[in-house]
Amino acid sequence: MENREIARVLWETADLMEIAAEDSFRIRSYRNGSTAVEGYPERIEDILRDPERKVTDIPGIGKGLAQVLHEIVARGSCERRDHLLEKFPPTALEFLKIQGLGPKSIALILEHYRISTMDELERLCREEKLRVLPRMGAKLEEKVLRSIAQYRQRTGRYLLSYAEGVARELTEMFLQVPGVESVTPAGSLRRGRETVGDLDLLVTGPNAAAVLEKFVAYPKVEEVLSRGENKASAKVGREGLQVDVRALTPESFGAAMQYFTGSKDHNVAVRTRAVKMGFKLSEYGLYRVADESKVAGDSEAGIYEALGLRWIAPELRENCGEIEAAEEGTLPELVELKHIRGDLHMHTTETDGRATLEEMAEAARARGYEYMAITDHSKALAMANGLDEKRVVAFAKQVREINRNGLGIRVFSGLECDILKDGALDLANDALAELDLVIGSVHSHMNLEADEMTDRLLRALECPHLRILGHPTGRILLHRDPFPFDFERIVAEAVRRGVWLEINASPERLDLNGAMIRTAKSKGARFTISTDAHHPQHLESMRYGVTTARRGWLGPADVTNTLPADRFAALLRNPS
DNA sequence: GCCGTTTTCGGCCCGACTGTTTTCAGTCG
Repeated sequence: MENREIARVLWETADLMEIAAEDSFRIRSYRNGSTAVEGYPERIEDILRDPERKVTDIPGIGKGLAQVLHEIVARGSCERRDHLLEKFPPTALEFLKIQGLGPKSIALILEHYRISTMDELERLCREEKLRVLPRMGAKLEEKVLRSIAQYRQRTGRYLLSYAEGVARELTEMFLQVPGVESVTPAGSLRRGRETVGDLDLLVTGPNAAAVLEKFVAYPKVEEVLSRGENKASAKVGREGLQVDVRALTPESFGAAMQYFTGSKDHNVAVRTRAVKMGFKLSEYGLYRVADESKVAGDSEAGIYEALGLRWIAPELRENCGEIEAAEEGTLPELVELKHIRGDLHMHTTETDGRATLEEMAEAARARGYEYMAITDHSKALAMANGLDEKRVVAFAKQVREINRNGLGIRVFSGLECDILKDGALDLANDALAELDLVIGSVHSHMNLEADEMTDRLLRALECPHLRILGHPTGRILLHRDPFPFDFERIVAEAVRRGVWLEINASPERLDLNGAMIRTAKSKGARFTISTDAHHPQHLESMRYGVTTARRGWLGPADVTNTLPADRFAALLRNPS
């Protein structure tokens, strides 16, 4: 059992405990335990099996949770969770994802109505039956209905990072089968879309078909949907991600990669082009119509080339001008992970991070970065113990000292400063002036009307110390929609004031998205790609940010944190 | 349920908003 699965069971148990109104501190321990497990560098299962090791050495895991962990690893659940699931339907956990409903309301609803599906919850709202319960009214019914609609839109999709994890696991397993040469994910995962509907894995090698057997027998396969000679489909894991595995011959590998990578719109445009040129393109290859001879098929580049096109990076394949650019030879040079020289958004134990400045610095140095910025929260985020003016000034001083002694990486003192409801920044200018870099972020009042939000952001941009607009739309993938505002106006103002737009690489955010990045670039915007890490492991997320930047057609020159440390520092001092 | 002790019990994070109230519980971050 993987750490992230164990962590999920713990987290769910905490959710259920909350609905059951159990002791809030015990609930917190379960949540702490969950994050500790998820972020732990070694497999918890291995530690549990090793008589020499103790899980209680992990901070946040004590005697009680150690017992729970044993249970979860042994049978996928624990007594407390089983017991709660007898009291509440599993959908109660789904209801928690509906905005406006918290544990108390859900418990109350379940107490009065026997409902177990989202449809039934929806009906209760439509029939105006929530408003008869204490502290519930028409507004709440409306809010819940809106949120259910959003919820429906996102179900059936999975975070890029989740799909990538499943793909990695299956790939490792398939590669152990003798006679398998390569396993490659195609589809929206390869295009780097922020969420993935299903996973396509393409397998080649003389014995590629043998993986199908291994696949359908995989313990995590919940349901086999189809199983043929060259293709098998199944729902994998409790989340039910559909995975299609295809065994291919080497002659058609390129054509299949091209076909299954998509997008649909891109493929339609490419095939139309092929037809006009007297070809036929399918997942088996590119054929001349006249004599049915095969022109290309073993490599993607060969297919594009035969069609008079440069090879197109998968991230661009959305039929948004990439085919024309490939024809004219004007495809952009895209930014790559290796270009990134620093991470400019991370938190420490000073606020809600899980590691110290020194530990984050060590992790950043180990990744080969030249520099980094520590950007803890400001005081408006009281729950995170955000920094006030006094702590900010002390922190800036501390960083200057650290850089004198040297940690093997240059540290910039920063702050993720809350943009308050009226657009003012949370801390006074003279404190912000002490810092090397200030990110301004919206963390509250996200339900303002577009006009009001635009004014709020415009006012924030007036602050002379603001350097970066953090996670500009506030979206949380599969959970919260972007807040509305006049994006182009904000971009224009950011450009005018030399404020960079953040591409937040956290897989739950990926904010800005590709399309907005491209719009902003066309207006002259500059960008940073940063992870918003709350743990050393989160620095790994940089690749998702880079992928998202590529989907926005960015090159290394568009991204300020590709600059060498000295030039970046100079730019901070004089950003225009 | 964890942790750290003034070591076996007491503390653990909190401010603001919202909607439904008529003084505040529940949600959110």
